[in-house]
Amino acid sequence: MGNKKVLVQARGITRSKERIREENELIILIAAEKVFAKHGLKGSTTKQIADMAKLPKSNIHYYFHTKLNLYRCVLESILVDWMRAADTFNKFDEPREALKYYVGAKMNLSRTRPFGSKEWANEIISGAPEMEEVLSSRLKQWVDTCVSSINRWVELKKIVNVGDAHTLLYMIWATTQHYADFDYQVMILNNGKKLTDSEFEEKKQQVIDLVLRSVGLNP
Amino acid sequence: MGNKKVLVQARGITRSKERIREENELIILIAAEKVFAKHGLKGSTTKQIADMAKLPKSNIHYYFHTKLNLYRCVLESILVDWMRAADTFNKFDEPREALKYYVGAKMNLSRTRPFGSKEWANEIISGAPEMEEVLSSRLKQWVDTCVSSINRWVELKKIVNVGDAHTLLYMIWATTQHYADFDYQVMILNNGKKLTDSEFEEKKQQVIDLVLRSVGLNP
DNA sequence: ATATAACCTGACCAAATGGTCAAATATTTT
DNA sequence: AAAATATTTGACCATTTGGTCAGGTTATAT
Repeated sequence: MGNKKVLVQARGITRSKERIREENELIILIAAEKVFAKHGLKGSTTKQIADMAKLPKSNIHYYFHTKLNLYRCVLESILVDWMRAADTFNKFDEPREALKYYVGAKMNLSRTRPFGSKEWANEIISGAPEMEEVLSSRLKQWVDTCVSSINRWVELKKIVNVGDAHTLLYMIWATTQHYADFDYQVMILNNGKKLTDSEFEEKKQQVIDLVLRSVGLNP
Repeated sequence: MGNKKVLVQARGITRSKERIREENELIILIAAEKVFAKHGLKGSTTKQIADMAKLPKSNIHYYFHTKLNLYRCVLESILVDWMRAADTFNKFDEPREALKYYVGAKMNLSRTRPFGSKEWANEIISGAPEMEEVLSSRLKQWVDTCVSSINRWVELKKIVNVGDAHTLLYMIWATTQHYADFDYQVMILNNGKKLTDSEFEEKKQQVIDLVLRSVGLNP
């Protein structure tokens, strides 16, 4: 027991191998997300990422081997968050609730993880060379169920006929992600000041209201 | 007069210096717009642009000197189109007409000049390093007048109170530009097929209707 | 304690990059 | 026709790039 305590104390000073890997991988992923968000895959350099992570360049290669692999890992980690937000859409039967919580969740993601949204935007803009599979399988599938829900709401006269349900989904995606991807433009048009938390909460509610009214629901 | 005719015929075979410059600058601008749209400023290479334009790399530098200067020229040429579309917003007193034609004009731009929209998106996502001036002067000014119009409509009870008028503008921008910037994703979710002209016209009308309803107007 | 395995990193490399330049060609002016 | 001006482009260059690797350090298993 005495020995164990000494060991535990030692762990406080020297990090275990497992923790070292965990911590460094996270540091690198966070740094990479910022750099890739700003310059895309081709425009980002491993040196930039290394500097951002405050690690030598070789260290980045040690943990992630290639730039492309690191890029994919970051995209994958973003997808996890996005899918969680996507789940909220199908948790409610009533369109008012579903739309309200989904739009809210997407707005929150834009606020908490803007770099992820930007990297994703970059990837799609450049033709989704790395995410094509994910888009045409996982995303397609999720979208299909959403479209079904929306069409059912239309049939039940719960919302107005929006024509193609995709159009509504795209509006929600585009509008919510705008606050991440174009945050710099939003800032400039907010007199050069970043949106405060309460300003953002106001915007979130306004976006929810716009979306609800757009399908004929009274907020 | 006989001499002149000979000259004119000669021009048919050999191009005048003026035309040569005009034509080559245009060829390069079009090629650059595509490449920059896909990879951003840093991620694009002058060789890629040269290959796309089917000209030697030195020729690109002969006409535009540096990559950065070429990038700025493309952005500037996009801005001309955008400002023209923006004008439609203030041409109508009635919100129904103003919104309908503005949204329509923006949708058309997304269809006819998707690369321009993408390059602009890239520029904003990466922090607008080259377009900061334009944003905080020309764009800010235009937005301010739009916001006034919208607020007046609210006061006159012509549309519902949307809170901050910027929120509505952002929704319009984001939704319409989505069809340019994210066209690849739209294609994948359209069963891998590009939207046909008539499909696009349907989407355009649906977007217009969504926007009108979002401010309480019956399409 | 010592062997083994994982972590770390400066030095290095081939390829790609933005850009220059001189020499060749084509057009315009005189 | 010849001088002046503009266009064209292959060869070239310094710098940056993604990536490797040997040899060192640190933690862990025996």
